[in-house]
Amino acid sequence: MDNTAVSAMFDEFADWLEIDDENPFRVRAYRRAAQVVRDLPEDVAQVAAEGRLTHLEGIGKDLAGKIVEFLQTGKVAALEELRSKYPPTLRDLLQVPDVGPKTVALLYKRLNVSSLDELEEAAQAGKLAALPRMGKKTQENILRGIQLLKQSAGRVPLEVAWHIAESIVAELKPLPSVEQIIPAGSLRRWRETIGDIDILATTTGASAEVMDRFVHLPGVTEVLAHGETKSSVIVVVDARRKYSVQVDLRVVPPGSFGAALQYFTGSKDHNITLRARALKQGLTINEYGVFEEKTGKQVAGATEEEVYAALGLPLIPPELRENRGEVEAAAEGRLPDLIDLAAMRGDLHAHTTYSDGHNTIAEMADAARARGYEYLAITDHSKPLAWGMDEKTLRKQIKEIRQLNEKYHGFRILTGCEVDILSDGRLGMDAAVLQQLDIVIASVHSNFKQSREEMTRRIIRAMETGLVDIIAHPTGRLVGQREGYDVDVPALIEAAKRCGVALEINAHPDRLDLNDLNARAAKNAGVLLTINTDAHAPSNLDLLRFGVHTARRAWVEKKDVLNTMPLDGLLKWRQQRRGL
DNA sequence: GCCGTTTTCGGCCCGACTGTTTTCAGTCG
Repeated sequence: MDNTAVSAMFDEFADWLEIDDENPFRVRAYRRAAQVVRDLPEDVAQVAAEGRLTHLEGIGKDLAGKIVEFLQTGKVAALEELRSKYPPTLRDLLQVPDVGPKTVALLYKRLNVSSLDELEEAAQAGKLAALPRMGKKTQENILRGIQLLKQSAGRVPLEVAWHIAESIVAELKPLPSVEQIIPAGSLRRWRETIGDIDILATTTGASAEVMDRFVHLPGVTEVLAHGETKSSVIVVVDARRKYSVQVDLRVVPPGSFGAALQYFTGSKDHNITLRARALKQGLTINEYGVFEEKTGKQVAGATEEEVYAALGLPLIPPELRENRGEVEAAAEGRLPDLIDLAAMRGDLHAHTTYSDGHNTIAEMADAARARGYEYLAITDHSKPLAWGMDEKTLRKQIKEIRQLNEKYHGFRILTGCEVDILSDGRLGMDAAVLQQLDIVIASVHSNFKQSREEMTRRIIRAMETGLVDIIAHPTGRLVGQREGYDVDVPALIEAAKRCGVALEINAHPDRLDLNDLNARAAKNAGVLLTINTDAHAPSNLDLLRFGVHTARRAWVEKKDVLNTMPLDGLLKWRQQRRGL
């Protein structure tokens, strides 16, 4: 809990230092500290209490002191001093693509721009183009960036929303009056961003206790409503960015729990289709139950299964409830047997200190074993990325992995590489060394502004080398932050099918790439998928669930996913794929 | 600001790309 807050404090510190034109290496020290604390597998307060802070990588005497100060007082004097130099909203400008700290400082000094709205105004008035080293194109890019931000404004990323919802449920569940409590809404459907969080509960007797507790939870900054059956609050969290989100808690009678859960899970369009179906059968549905239209007699309501069954349907998994054909499929008995987390046998995309990961191969492998995996592919970056490996380093890594594997039973580290796809579609690593690997992932990390044709050709060429098993994060998008590069996804899917290449659903909640719709198209085309975390630290392996639920939104079944295969099946697939 | 040591300060992943400029600053990964 404290880890997130401390990490956010350091990130904010780093932002202000950068805007203040501080020594970049000092800034990096703060960023690194933020990262280290964020990925810490134990409570930072515990580490502080035991005087072990300076044992952490990148935490020295000074930063340890700031952590202690923050834990004890909730503030850091040096940060307060920096904050006082600028308007608080100035920092928001950093969220705009192509706007970095130098530009923020320039905008503030020269135009007195200190908020997103003022930036948009200044850009529309053509004032940016007049600044040094700025021009019309930059001005247009900034305007587009602001539009993108506004589209995602008011919505929080899935991971942040789950974090909030789970901590609220954990606080309320132990109360003696609480019977059942579960998040509903788009969160339960695992949409990639969440507007507001709906939590549903049943109580034994009065609901006052749970409602009281709810409106006084830590993080609640505003109480919008405080009633017996419904309360609404605003919760503010500061992760890497600051988010505020509305959380509604509803209490319903046990006999209506299923109907309410169904109703508040949505989607709205799914519910409309369902209600239309009910009417044809002489039934009506609302949040209290399913009723006979003529007599008003309740025929279902306590469980969701009951509600769907009353309409002659099997339970439709929440992830499918987007009115994308799921009601018809359910009626015809052809709902997919969706993949789940338990079906996953390993992770095929992970980084170590050989490139930009934070941990050793052994540490990552141990984390994978602790999660019951059969295998973990180590896929560090290749040159020409600054932190990428060259052939010599990769050979060294292969050797280290082979040595490590000697001591494992029932688990294997797979050798691999996330090889960079160069602008022309060639790969950033020699074929000879790639052919030695268990798994070759290829992906784009540069020159994002190529034309659609160039980018599409670039990635297809990489597939056509025959050296690539998986295309990682195929569209390059970052949820709510960056549109993907312009690429013809259907053409990629066609090429993946032709070349026998698997496409990744990158499970990182910032990526979720392929997204649900693209992944469904890939599945329908018969392309094999793989769900990977792209982990840069052991704790990142737990992000897999976000990928699995995205796959479920894409109607994906176990058989569609490469890393549900046991190790020998996986290796056999790879051999066949490479024509060996 | 941290780290490692050649113990007291110098180095810290750095290259590609864009949009500006006419040689390069800023951003990104």
